[in-house]
Amino acid sequence: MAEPTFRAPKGTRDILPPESGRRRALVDRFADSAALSGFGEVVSPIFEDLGVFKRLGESTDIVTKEMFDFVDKGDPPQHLALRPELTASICRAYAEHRPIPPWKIWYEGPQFRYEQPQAGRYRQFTQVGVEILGADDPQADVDVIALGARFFESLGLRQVTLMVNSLGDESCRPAYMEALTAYLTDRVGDLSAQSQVTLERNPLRVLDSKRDEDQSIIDAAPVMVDFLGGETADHFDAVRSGLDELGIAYEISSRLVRGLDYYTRTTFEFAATALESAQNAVGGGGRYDGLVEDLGGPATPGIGFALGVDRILLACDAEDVFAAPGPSVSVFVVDVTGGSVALDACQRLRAGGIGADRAYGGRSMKAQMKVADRSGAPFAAIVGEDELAAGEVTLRDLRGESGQRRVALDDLVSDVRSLLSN
RNA sequence: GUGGGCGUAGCUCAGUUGGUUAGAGCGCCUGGUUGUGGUCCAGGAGGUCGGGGGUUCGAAUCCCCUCGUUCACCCCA
Repeated sequence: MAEPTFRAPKGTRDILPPESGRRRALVDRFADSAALSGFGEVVSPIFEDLGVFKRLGESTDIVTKEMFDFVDKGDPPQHLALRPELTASICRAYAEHRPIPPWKIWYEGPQFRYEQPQAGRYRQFTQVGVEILGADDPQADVDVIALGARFFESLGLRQVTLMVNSLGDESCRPAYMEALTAYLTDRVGDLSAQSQVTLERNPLRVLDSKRDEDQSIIDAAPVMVDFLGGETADHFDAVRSGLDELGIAYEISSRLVRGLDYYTRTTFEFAATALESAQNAVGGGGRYDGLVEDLGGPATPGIGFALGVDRILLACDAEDVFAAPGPSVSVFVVDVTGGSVALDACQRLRAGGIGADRAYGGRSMKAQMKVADRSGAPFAAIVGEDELAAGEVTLRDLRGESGQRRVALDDLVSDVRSLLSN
C-alpha cells in the first residue's frame, strides 16, 4: 500500500460512517437514560492542570507514565495534561463551583493515555459516565450500578458480568493492607518477578496479576471483605441487598481492586465475556469519598462509573447487537436536466423535514439511479426533460412494489410525507 | 516499557524452492443505442508489493533496521 503522507497518530483512529452513527446512537442512548435518572451533563475541558491528575495517586500508571502532558506558552508556563480520565475533572469542577449536593452529572468525551495500543485499547478513547457527588447513601451506589447494568441491557448485550467488591475505608483498610502485605511478603519468592515489584509499590495491585505463577497465591490471599469495619460492612451489605431487590445479577470479586488509588468502599466492574481479548472490561467505577477534598474542595463522598465506548461497541460486534443506524435520507433526487430542479426539490424536502440527497456533476440517469439505490433512500424523485416541462417529478418506489408515478413538484413534499407515514 | 504474529490495489486476500510487463473477488468508473437502480455481460481506472538499507545476475519472496498493526505481559475503559 502506498504510504499516505500523513496518517492518524499511533493509537488513534478515524471513525467513519456508518460506525460513527452507531457511536452517536450509543452516546445518545446513554444521555437519555442518564437524564431519565436525573443526571445533567457536564462538559469539562479536555486538558487540565497537571496537578489535578497528580492527585489520583503516585502509584497509578495512568498518572506516572501514561499522561500526555505539556507546557503552554504562558509566562510562567503552565504544566497541563490531556485528561487520562474524567472523574478528577468532575471533582475539580465540583470543588470550583460548589453545586448543591447531591450533584448528579453525566459526561461523554475523549480521554488520552500513552499506552501500547491493542484491541480495545487506544491512546485516544471515549468514555461515557456518571457521578454522584455529595451522597453517602448506599442506595446511591445501587442507583449508579443499576444505571450501568440497565444500559448494557438496553443495547442488547447479554454477556456482561457485573463484579462488585468493597475496598473498605481508612478505618479498616490499613489492617487489611497489613495482613495482605504480610501474606504476600511471606511468599515473595514464589511470586512472579513483576508481582514482586508491584508488591513494593502497591500490594493491592498484586491481586490484579494475570500471571499463572501468581494465581494460587492470589486465590488463597486474605480478602478485604473479611476486614470491613462495622460501617463499611453495613454499607456493603446495603449495596448488595439493593442490587438483589432490583434483580441485578452480580458476583462478589474480592480481587477486584481497580486501577485508580482513589477508590474506597464500593468498587465494581462490568466485563464483556463475549470479548476474547484481555481488554474485556467495558466499564468500572466505585466510591471515591476523599477525592474532592484532595482537590481542595469540601469533604464530599462520591460514586460513579465510566464506560468505554470503544470496547462496548466491540462487545456489541461480538454479540451481534446494536447495529449501525440505517439510511438517513428518504428521497434521492435524480435530475438529468442540469441539476437546478434537484437543488430546488432538495431544499423543499429538507425544509419540510424530509431527508433528501442528490448526485452532483451531471451524471447519466443510470449512474444517478445507482447512487440513489446505494443511498438507501426509499424513494427516488426523477427529473427528465418531460418532467421539467410539466413542472413535475417522477416519484419512484425503490424498495417496494408500488412502481412510480408523476407528481407535481409543488405536491412533492406532501406526497412523500404521506407515503412515508404508511 | 517487554516479547510474539502480521504489513501485496479502496476492502478481503492469492502469489509456487527468489526469475520476464504483480493477480483474483468485492467495491468504484464507463458502456450494453432511442430517459431508471437493485440481477447479468463487456471494458476501464487503481499497486514503485509499509518505508530504508543489504545479499544476489535477478527479491513481493532471504537478512537487518524502521514505522504501522495485532496479540500477550503490564495497565485499564
